[in-house]
Amino acid sequence: MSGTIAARGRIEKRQAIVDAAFAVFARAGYAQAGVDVIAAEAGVAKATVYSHFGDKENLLREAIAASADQALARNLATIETLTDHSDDIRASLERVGIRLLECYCDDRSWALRRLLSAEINQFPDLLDIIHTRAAERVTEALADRLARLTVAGHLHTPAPRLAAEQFFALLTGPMDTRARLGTRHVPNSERRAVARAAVHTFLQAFTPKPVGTPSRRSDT
Amino acid sequence: MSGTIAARGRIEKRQAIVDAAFAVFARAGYAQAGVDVIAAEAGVAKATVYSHFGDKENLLREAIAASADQALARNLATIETLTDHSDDIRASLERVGIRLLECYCDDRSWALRRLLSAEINQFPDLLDIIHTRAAERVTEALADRLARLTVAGHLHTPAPRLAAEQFFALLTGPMDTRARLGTRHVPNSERRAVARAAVHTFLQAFTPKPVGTPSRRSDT
Amino acid sequence: MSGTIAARGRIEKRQAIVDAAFAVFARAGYAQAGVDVIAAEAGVAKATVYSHFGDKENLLREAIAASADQALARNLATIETLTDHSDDIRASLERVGIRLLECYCDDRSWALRRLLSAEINQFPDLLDIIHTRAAERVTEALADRLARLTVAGHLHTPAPRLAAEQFFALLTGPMDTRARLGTRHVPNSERRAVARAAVHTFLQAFTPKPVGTPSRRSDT
Amino acid sequence: MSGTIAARGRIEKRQAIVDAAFAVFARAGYAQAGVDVIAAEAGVAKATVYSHFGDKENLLREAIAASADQALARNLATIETLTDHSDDIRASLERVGIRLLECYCDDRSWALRRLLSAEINQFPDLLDIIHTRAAERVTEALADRLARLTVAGHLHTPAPRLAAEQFFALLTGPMDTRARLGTRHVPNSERRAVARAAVHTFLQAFTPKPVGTPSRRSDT
DNA sequence: GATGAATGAGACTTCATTCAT
DNA sequence: TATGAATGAAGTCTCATTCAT
Repeated sequence: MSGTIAARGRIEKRQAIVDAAFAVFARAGYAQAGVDVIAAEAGVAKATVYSHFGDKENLLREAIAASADQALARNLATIETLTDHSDDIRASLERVGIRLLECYCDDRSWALRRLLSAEINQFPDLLDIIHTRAAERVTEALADRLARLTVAGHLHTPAPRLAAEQFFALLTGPMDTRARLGTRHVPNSERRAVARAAVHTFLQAFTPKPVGTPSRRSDT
Repeated sequence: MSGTIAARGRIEKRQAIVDAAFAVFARAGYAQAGVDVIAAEAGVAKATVYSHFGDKENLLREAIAASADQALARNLATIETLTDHSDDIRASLERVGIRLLECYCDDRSWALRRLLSAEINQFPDLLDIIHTRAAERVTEALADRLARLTVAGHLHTPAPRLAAEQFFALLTGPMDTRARLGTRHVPNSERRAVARAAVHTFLQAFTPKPVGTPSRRSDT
Repeated sequence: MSGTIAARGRIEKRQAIVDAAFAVFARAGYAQAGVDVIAAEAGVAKATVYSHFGDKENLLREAIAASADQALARNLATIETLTDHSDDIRASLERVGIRLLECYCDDRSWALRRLLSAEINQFPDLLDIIHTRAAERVTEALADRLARLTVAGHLHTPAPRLAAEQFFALLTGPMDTRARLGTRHVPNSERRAVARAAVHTFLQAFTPKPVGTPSRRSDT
Repeated sequence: MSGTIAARGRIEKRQAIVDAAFAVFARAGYAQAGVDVIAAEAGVAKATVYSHFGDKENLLREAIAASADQALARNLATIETLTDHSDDIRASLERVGIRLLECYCDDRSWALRRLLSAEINQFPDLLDIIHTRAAERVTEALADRLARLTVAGHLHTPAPRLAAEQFFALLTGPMDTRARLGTRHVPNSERRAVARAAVHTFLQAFTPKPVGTPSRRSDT
């Protein structure tokens, strides 16, 4: 094929380093993370890390980008299941909400967000990586689906982007305190309850008014 | 007159150190923050920092606790203005929402949250400091007020604690992305818009049903 | 009488500081000994130590000198009991030997010697303090007594100074290894055995030859 | 061939560090010795010292152990020359005594003993290193030889271990004061005199009694 | 290409000493 | 006079990074 055994080994080593780097960064923070430790955890020599990534800063970027890509993929896959095939909009939203919360509460997701918060002053471009690669696209994807559901008459979201933001807020906001920024495990049942409450509030606000009934003014 | 500039009292020096410490920790992160820098910024010798706080770790705790106390005070003061004296519940909530967002978007608040996220793995007890001292009490205070407004007939929040959580979520959730975790300044007008949208959604969900009108079942 | 209450307090404090200093120096070594610790152990403030002794180095000197004086006094008192009143020279020497070993094995004596060894490079004059104040005078005092015993016909020490040195050597030499430089406690019985063996060897060498027998030349 | 001055092998560097460490520790004491200074004296970077020895404490141990091994070797080699090949036991003992005193009075030996005294409180295990590695074995080796000389009829030491202790005591005891713990140089002639006096006294005590023979052989 | 070894810069922390009360 | 507070200098140790094999 395309790769010799040696080349395959190199790529695999690179992947092992990125994985180890994310794990160590997440555990210890950027500054406290030792390149020795990362190298050891990846099973390579310290100099090998440098030959692959140049310096520690770049290693952080790559690790974060890889982690963001993973999170993006899972979130998009979940959102794509939100179609207008079903008539029970509440059940659909709850199912999607629960799965989005699963993504949000994944250990790697918490670690990614914490790392981002931690290093945003030192490396402001990290946020761009994340936002353009993941957060923004997820919100937009959800907004797209809400728009289609509105068109289909299942919802009433005249400002789909704002509605998407609020949907995420209602889902994840209560988790931040409950999960103690990812330090505490939140049981499935509690996650489901939060998701149901979020969907309930969301639907109160964004359910289409029955036809023929004079509706109140909508907001901006 | 007891104090010249050179001869500040011990307490003043302690306060200066705490302030400088929070500023430097917020700017550089715990590990990267140099005690030299903190001391210089506080206008004292490095050893003085140690004589006051023992070690860097304890200094972080004190700085965080002080900052959390400040944030708590501002939030509580705001929430206390949410009374049932006015008939215009929407206006009241919007006013409170806007002021809560001001607290939330204050530079020190962002810094506090980022610092917390950053160091939670190394210092898990920080979260306890914050949660018991600030976050929990703010949420409960808001829940209290929502309950009173419900009793007064202005709202319908059968689960005030959950409603309070959602109110905060609707307010602050959209800010996280818009403010880029505090890196980007969000103009007043945008903050007001977020607050209004949050209050609108909140009221859709928690406005008392008109008397004599059959209401839909609420979920669990 | 001569001192006011305040003055008496000062002198007592000075003594307390010297005692504490010796204890701490002995325990931790000069460099590792903290003036804080000495002050605390003496029950005074750190600055008081400085007002009494000027600096740490001088404090060491005073502490060592005081300790050397104590050791000197005990040794001299013991040696003075070595008279020619008794006919049993062996018993006399053994009694003195045992009591000299008690002095030598006292915790403070070990500490003094260790401290001296430790700091002799940094403070060469310490040795002068000790030697002129104590060691030299003890050896000379013993040499005096050996000379008188020789004159009285109980011993034969044509070179009393050398004999005194060897007496001390036979006594203390075996103790160094047995007591592990003062770290290990040597039981009384063992000390007595060492003293008896020392006296035995000493007497083999320095017992006067029987009268009427042609004696061999003694060496220098 | 392989090693230029700049590129000494790892083992050579290690040896250079140990040597420098012993020199600096001996000169300044453990606490006052700077790792910087040791590194500079060894011609390596400070961090290299740490990569080899972990920490300063361990460096002390290794330096002391190395020095003790050297001293042991010299002492054992000397003692091994004490055979029963010669008939002149006095000359043999004097020769060995002089050479043992040379070992004892070597600068490194003094330094080793001073260092040991100095740090025994902080590092009690140092004494075990020395005792098991050197002191004990030297005394035992001498005791062995004294026993063989007794068997051969040249000496009479029914308790060889004690006799060995006393031989060392008579040799080294007088040196401690004369050499001022190694601070003062003792001329060869004086060392020889001490050795002769020691041997004289030793022989007075441990010469075999003539069996049925009228007079003993005269000494030198 | 991968690695063991080395290093320079810098971090936290301590401590003898001084000063104003 | 005695002291609490402050400090500058110094020390141990770590770590990201490079170089020769």
